[in-house]
This record gives sequence, structure tokens and C-alpha cells, in this order.
Amino acid sequence: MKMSTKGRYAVMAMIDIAMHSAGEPVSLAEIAERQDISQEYLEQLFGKLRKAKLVESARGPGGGYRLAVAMDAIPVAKIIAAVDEELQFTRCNGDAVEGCVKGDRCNAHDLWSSLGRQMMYFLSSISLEDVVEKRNLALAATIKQAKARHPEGQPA
Amino acid sequence: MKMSTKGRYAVMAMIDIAMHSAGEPVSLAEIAERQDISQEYLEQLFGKLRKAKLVESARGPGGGYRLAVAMDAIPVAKIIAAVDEELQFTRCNGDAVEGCVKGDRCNAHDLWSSLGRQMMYFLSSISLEDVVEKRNLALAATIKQAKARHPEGQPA
DNA sequence: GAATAATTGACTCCAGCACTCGGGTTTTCT
DNA sequence: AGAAAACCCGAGTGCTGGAGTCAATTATTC
Repeated sequence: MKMSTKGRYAVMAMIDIAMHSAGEPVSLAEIAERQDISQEYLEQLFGKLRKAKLVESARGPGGGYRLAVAMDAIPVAKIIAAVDEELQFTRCNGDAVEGCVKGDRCNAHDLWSSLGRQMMYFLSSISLEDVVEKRNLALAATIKQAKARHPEGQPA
Repeated sequence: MKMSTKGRYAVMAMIDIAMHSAGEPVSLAEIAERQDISQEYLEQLFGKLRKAKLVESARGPGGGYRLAVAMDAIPVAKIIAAVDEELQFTRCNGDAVEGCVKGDRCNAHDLWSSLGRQMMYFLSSISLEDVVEKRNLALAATIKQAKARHPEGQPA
């Protein structure tokens, strides 16, 4: 269970722009330098981010990228979805019901779709601004809830 | 972003045992047949489940595996952790602070560790029994919370 | 001792990730 | 106009790790 670098890099790059852009576009060379990601790889990612209308580009000298909309209107989930083809976990994913096991839905089906929903809501509920400002990341309430359901619940 | 089949298969197999064992052990051949997983692959997984003390084995004819402890004492997180080496997302994972980017922690560090924690608490809060009985999977409360934080939050 | 089933370890296959490369084209500055 | 700074785009490549196979062994029951 892990996340691809694409999603991670994309979020890092978006944060970088959000933090360093004072109206002027930020060049990929800068981002590559600061985030330690190859510029060629970033170009790939930004192609997708642009198609997803999350950034706008400016060509020529002094050009670069800037956010297409305000930070607080960009949920992290959108960034990841833009570059990461699929962010579902199971081939028996939420909507496509058939094909789980022997043409039927597997015995853990509800668990996985519930987990997927859980993550989607988490990532949808946190905006780029939240990350930059380091807000809403503690989630004390949600965690307390989980504990209340199973008081002995301990992480690995 | 996806989960390996190992974790999925392991949970499916454990559910299978929980549902079909009436005290007697359940053989891998049965599980393989019912869950449509190759027996050889299951052997690998059960080696790890046994080492993690989640199942007990009985050899010889009529043998097989049974749960080592009660269903409600087995959180899903433990099953996955037993077979899936790492269920962290980022190389900049929760505890190891260094090495994120240029020896420092990356700008998205808190986001990833928070996401990881979120998933761990979710999977720790759900027991094998919950899954078998299909309880606690709706999580209406948690979802409502996420919505309250960002009312416009929509999944991909 | 024959059949059954777990136990173990090594081994193969291959998709997809993580890049790299080599060309473009557009824009701006001098 | 020309050069330089950037974006733009499609191929191509290496290789890790997941997914699954195979074979041989040990233990148990009848």
C-alpha cells in the first residue's frame, strides 16, 4: 500500500508555487531546484496539471506556472487525481460491482469501498491552503471518534 | 495510489476462515477454491499470518488453519501489516524525519503523515468481526465531519 | 505406509513506475 | 532580427517489486 511519486511530487510542486508565487509565474527550473525533482519529470506532471485546469502557464523568458484558482479552492484530492491515473485501491472498486471474485462481489468489498471513501473525503477536505498554512492536519476529532468505537484500537 | 493484492487477499482469507470455521480448521484448498486465489500464493501469505500469531495451523488430514484469537480482537490493520511489508505512503514517512528532500522534511510532510495516521486509525478501528457482520463500515459520522470542514468537498 | 495438508525457499515473469532524451514552439528581451 | 528562456510533447528505457509458480520436505491421521 503506497502512493506513487507522481502524486507526491505534484502536491509538492503545487505547494512550492503557492508559497513562492507573488503574482509572477514560477519556473519549473526553480521548482526542480527547490524540490529536488528533475525538470523533465516535472514537465510531464505539469502537462497534466494544466489540462486539469489547476495551473496556468506563461511562456517565454520570465514565464512559468501560477495557480489557476485560489489556494483554498484546490483540494489535495484534485491534484493527485490530475496526475495519478487511478487512486482506487481494489479492482473491486466502489462503483464497478461485478468482477470482484467469480463474477460476484468479494467478502471484503464493503470494507475497501469504505476505506476508499474515507481517504477521498480526507483528501477532498484539505485544500492546498490548509497544507501551506499547516491547518486542519491534526484531525483530532476524527481520531478521537475512531478510538471511541474501539477503545483498544492501536496502530501497527 | 493503490493497495497490494497481498493485503486484500489476506483479509479475504481471514474472513473466509471466520465464516466457515466451526471450530475445525479450514484448509487452504478450500479457501483457494472459494476465494479464487491460487493455493500456492495463499501458502506464502499464511506463513506470514502464522508468524504474526493471527492464525494457528494444524497439519495432516483434516488440518488447516483457524483463527488464533477471537474475531473481534483482530483489527484489519494487523492483517494487512502482517503480510504487507510497508503500509506507509511516502519515503518521508511519519517517523523517519530526515531524507525527505535534501536532508530536510518536505513541504507536504505533515499532510502525508496525517493521511497515514488517518488510514491506520480507520483500519485499526475495524475488527474482523465488524467486517464479517458488516458493522461499522458506513462511518456516517466521520464523513459528515469531513464535509463540515469543507462543504463543497466532492470526491473525484 | 499411503494419503493429506502444512511448511519452506527459490525462482520466473512482467506491468508500470520513474525517469531520460530529443526534439519542437512560443514569448520576451536587447 | 536573433538569441535566450521557458513551456510543450511524444518516445524510449531501465528496473524494481508485485504476483504468482514450482518443487521438495515435514508432520499428521487413518
